[in-house]
Amino acid sequence: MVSIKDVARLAGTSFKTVSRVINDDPAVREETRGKVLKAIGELGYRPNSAARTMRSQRSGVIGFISDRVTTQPHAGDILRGAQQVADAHDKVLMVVNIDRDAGFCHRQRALDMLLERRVEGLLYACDYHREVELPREMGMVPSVLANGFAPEGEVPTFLPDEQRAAREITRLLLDQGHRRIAYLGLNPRLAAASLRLAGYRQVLEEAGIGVDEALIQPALVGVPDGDERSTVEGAIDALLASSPRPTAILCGQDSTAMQLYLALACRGLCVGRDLAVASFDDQRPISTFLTPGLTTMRLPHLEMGQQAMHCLLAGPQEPGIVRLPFVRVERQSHRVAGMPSHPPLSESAVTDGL
Amino acid sequence: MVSIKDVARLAGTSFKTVSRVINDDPAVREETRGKVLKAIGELGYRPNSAARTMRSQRSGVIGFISDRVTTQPHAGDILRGAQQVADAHDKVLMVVNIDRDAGFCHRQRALDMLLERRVEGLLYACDYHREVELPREMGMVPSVLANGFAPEGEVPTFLPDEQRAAREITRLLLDQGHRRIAYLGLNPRLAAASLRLAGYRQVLEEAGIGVDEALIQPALVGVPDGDERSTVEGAIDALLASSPRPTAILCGQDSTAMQLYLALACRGLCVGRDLAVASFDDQRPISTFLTPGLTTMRLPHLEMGQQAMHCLLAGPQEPGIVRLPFVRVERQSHRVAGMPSHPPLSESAVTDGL
DNA sequence: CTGAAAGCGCTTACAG
DNA sequence: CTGAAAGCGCTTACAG
Repeated sequence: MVSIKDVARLAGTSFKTVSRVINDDPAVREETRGKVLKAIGELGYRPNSAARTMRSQRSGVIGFISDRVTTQPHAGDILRGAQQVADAHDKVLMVVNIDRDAGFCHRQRALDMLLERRVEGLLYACDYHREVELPREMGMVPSVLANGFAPEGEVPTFLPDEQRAAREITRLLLDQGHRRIAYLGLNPRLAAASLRLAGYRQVLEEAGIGVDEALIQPALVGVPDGDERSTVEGAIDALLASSPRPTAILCGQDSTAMQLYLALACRGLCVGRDLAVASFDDQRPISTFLTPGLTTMRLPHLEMGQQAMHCLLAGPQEPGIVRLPFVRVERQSHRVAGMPSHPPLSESAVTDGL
Repeated sequence: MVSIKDVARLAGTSFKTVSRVINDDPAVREETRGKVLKAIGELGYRPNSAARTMRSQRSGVIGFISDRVTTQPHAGDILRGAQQVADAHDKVLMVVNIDRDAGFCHRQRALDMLLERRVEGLLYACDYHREVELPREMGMVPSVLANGFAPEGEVPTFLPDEQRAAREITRLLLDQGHRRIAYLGLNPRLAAASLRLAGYRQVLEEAGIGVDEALIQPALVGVPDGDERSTVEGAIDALLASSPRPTAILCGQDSTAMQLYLALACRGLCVGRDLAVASFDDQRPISTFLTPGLTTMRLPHLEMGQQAMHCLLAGPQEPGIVRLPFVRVERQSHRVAGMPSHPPLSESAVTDGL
């Protein structure tokens, strides 16, 4: 490989001057700089980052510990967000995947590797909102946590604001004139389950409508990493049998909404004509390809990645939880012909083509 | 940070002996090794990879250029596969995301970064099967391409075997006794579109059934990165109107199958009772959550990542295209009560719980 | 089995 | 504005 000395020889300067040029040191005469840049171009010189790291004692590397974020659809956006911010700060990301099935050994090796690379910080990201046990090594460098929470809670933590999202989407259905709003929920094992349900209850109580327990059904779907099949059929029949029949059904996640659309169609009912539907996550292509398009609360994956990385690069931070808002994506499913309609309550709405 | 010299001082050896221990050099007495390991443990010493890289001239890093693989659901499995193999070879991956919207500048910076880190190889991975223009820099280090193809075709390339998958799934429907098999295809702009269609045609021709052009409809769905809505309604009506009515419909992708299930339900038709359906991709949770479960050909994402990385680490390779088989995932949707059933043709079948 | 010397390619700290 | 020296933490190549 060509080194700084080769460049110096060709440019007719000392190698120290070359170092100044590649570090944008202003204390170099324009003419000298030109000669050096020309030599760099001719030789195809690239600085050796290992040498820089060793001498400067700064690696410029942030470790991204992916607890399967590249497996769960859309959770990869956490990585994208983190990368955008790291990029803007001239840091690079070293990504390691921690697969649960790979066992502890794999995780240990990954962490050793990151620490041997002298990462300047660690971002731990989960595939879905859940509790995680952080590796001890995370105490050795500045660390943050995205889309998960640790029992000890000792690092800055960025989570989706489940309860607020549930309040917002329930509010939206109320604003559409619905008063009988059912909730076809999540598997109770999920951290999001109780939070979303709580938000739903809260808004109905506040609105003075109150909660009809007959309108709440958990969908016994698997956790995101499972392959369990859901049978929402029973839950849907129970909801439809309640009297008066609900005019809107809020689903705990988009895949449940998909099952609901299908189950309703099999019963001769049509979303957008007979019933309104809304949901959580914005899991494409489900949410975009259903007819009518699914109105849903988009998980702030990108935002969690961005904010977590910002926090990490901003220097030492207090541990604590930051909850980030979902983005409301209004398509057509929350509208039913013949219902009185009101303007939305919040400004964070996004209206999606069609 | 603690260095090799600190360890040597504590262990009472020369620092060279410490180096031998951390490199598993057998030429160290057991007693000496024990003392060194003890000192390493007490001091929490970790080798500095920058120093090792500089001296040994080998970085141990492979660059993974992700052309949005973390954005497209399941394409992240390419990364997982690559990581598994890299791991087994004691290489680490440096992942960079190339977002199309981030422009050329971003891509250039990412490549510069990788080359400055002295990557020993580059793996370029695409989010979906398509043509890509490889950056020139890829000629400077050993490189491979996964899930995409370059016009010049100058690097080893790993692609899903679309045509073979189409043959296999069409065959499966034939074996179920179907003779009127419709094809609700992909957007013709997709590379997979013509290949899957060709496989379908080929099998029908070979079986002596011939192709009824009335049974072929393109679904005008968007390409995976778009947000275009599909209207398969017209296509489905056309298929159902053909005479005799098809008994099976093969979809170009799972999201189209989802739309099909729904459209059929709206018309009073039930998959598994009135019609068989099969598809491509195995895009969870669509394929697992539909009722009945969707029989589909799973894209070999994991396998592309594994094989591409294997190829990269195996040393210099001839450029050329390797097509990897999909995995047939049999759920329930290809079965219709009352059809004569035959055993599957191929061994690569996977049967998914329920 | 163990060690002293040289050097990988840079940046730091100091001089001029 | 430019340069000569020292050293980051290891491994390599050689000696004993």
